[in-house]
Amino acid sequence: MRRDVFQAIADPTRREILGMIAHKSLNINAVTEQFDVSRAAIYKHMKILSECGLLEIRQKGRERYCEGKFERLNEVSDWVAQYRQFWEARLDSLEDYLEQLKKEKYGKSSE
Amino acid sequence: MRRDVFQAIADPTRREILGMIAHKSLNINAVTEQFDVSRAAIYKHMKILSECGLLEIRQKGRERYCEGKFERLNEVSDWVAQYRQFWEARLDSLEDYLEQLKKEKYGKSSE
DNA sequence: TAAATTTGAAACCAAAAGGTTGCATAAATA
DNA sequence: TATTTATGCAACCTTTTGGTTTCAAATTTA
Repeated sequence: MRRDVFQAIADPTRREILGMIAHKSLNINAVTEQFDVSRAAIYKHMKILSECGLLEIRQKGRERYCEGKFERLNEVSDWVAQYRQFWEARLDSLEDYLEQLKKEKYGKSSE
Repeated sequence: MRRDVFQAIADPTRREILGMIAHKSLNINAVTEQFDVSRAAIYKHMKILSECGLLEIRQKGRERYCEGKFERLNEVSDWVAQYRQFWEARLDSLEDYLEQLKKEKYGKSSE
């Protein structure tokens, strides 16, 4: 079966899951609570994500805490980047965005 | 049927098609020649891409030339960007990359 | 220890995805 | 005009996807 990052993030439920665990590790039941589908369905989604390296699992007793591993998204990022020049005329605005990112990362001064 | 950019770029054949038409418009037969599958299969892929706004078609006599429209990739770009801070520690290298992009765009001086 | 909780995974199902062949139509050409 | 070329699309098929129910195993907890 095909198992790559592009396919992994194609599913909206899986993108939501990644959003949920970005800031906080959650076990499978905790993730399941946020959706209308069964635990087994969520389990399968998370298995796909973990097989793609987009999440990692830490066993803790009978629970398994899942945390996002977003490094692999650089494959997507790189792929998109090669086309950026075709649509993003204003590279300066990207620079602005980058500045903003750095501010966020290295301490927000005024908020 | 679900029809969004994430799903559109999930298929490797469609990503290849986008790569082919990025620099040069091609008609459907010309695209088909590059693959092992039938014209009908390629036609379906291109239909999906056009329904997602990732390519546009210019009729020219009996031929239809397809050109890439990459603006819609910013949806993917934005989605990935929100996680960049989780994996990209070296924002400076992104700045370098940006510089390189600008050089490419505004004229390469020495090559 | 007995019961409850958390999970993994098998078996199964319906729908979607990706492919095919075949045919119709419109445009270009011999 | 008859033929070739380029395409749209229907009908059909197989595999994959995303979901379900069910059961077993391991860990807590009463």
